Amino acid sequence: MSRRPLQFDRPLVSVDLAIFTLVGDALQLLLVKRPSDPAEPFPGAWALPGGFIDTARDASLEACARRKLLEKTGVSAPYLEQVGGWGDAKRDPRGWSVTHLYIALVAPDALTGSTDGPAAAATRLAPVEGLGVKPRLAFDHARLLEAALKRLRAKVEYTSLPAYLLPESFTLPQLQRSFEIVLGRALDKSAFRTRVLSAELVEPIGAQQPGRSRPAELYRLKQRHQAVFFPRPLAG
Amino acid sequence: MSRRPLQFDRPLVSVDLAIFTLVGDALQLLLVKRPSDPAEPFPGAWALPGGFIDTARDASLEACARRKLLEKTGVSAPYLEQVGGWGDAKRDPRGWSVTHLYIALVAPDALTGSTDGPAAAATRLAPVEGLGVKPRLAFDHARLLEAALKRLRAKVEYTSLPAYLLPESFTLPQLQRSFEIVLGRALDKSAFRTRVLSAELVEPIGAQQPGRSRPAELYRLKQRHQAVFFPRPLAG
DNA sequence: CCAATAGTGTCTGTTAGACAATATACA
DNA sequence: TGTATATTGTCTAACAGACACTATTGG
Repeated sequence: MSRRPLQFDRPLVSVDLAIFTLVGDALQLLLVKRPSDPAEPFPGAWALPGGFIDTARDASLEACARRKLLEKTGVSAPYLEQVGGWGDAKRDPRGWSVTHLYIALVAPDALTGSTDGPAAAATRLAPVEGLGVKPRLAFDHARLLEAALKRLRAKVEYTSLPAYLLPESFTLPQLQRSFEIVLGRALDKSAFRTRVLSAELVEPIGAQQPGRSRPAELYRLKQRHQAVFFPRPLAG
Repeated sequence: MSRRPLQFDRPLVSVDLAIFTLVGDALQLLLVKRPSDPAEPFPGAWALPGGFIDTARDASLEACARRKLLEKTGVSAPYLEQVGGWGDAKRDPRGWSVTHLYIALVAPDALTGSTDGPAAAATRLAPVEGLGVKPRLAFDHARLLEAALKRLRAKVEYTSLPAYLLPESFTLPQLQRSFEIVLGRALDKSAFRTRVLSAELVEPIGAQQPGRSRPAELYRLKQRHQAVFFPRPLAG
């Protein structure tokens, strides 16, 4: 009955990241290739970036997530949110394990780290299709990704999250497109603009983006570090 | 660089529960007293019920939460939701630890286990006041409770969660009262009824609850095991 | 009848959605 | 001028909130 806590077997503890960005009019997920060493689980398979907590280096779960994000992308302060913890006896062949899933939203122009860095060869972007990606993922990462996408899509209905997928300055049509890509459905132009502008989510920077037609006003987020919650969700 | 994962120090892993119910027109939180053994951290202090994962007995984090819920309350299938994971080097004096916080909503008439059971002396209900409770809580449980309350109050704006704080059959005024208690503010009678009835959240059981005035219709939840999401939140 | 609470009806304000109309660039 | 896209305006529907009104019990 009164086994002492410290005598319990300790599970493995890790952090995994679902890092999203927007490239080529599609939502993209950053994947890393697992080492090909056959002694490792899922050798050579694609997986969410992540890894075990290093109790000597990581002050907290979130610090661990930020460290891994920086290692993989070179990005230090994008949108980062914990989705939750998943733990059971079977998800890692090495034993009872718990992982903590974080969503990170980064601008495509900030992703230089993953393409230029030394680990570039072991990294790729995969377009999101439905509730997953094409390549089969290691461990239970397909399940984690599904949870991340559900959380992301749910919050897009009533927050400004897709703004974090864009560069620092952007046009309202670009912002609308980012919402539409995440949601997977078209939005009404007029309603979208009213919603965004009346929420005071953005402010004009006084410049325009030229194109092959009428140029669009450029805006930036008023508060780069806090998501905006809209008074009403988008639709039923 | 290539330390093998299994060589990392493993954090302690636990589950904690914020078990809420409704007694005396107030939202109540179930607390347990920590053992008085001075070798234990926070001896004799009040804390959220919970404890370490038992990798031999618990198939998963949620199974662990359900087991602890059953042990403390005798309730087996109420509303249970994970809020998230908290882990850092300092939150437990015994070392780097991660806990996983679950919210449980139970009906007051189902809480026989905690008052009659053998562990009754080490258990109490404390009314929620603001974002916490009166007694000082052990560990970082005040912070966890605050997160649980924020999550609960946020979801009450657009879901049917407070219905799980009531017995199986209830009147609409009782349901409205449960929403008001969780939210901490009054709601309009007419708007509330329209909202609940048009969401097809409840169905009449064909009986009435007599009182000292006009009797109220009794209802029950249509789906006891799935929360309803309303098309719009309550207010800005 | 009166008190108390349950339940309904009416009106207003807000905002999303549909869609038409106008504005401004470049070729 | 023509085409493409940005931006604005008008109308409607849905629903929350305020609040007045009616209904039904017990005393």
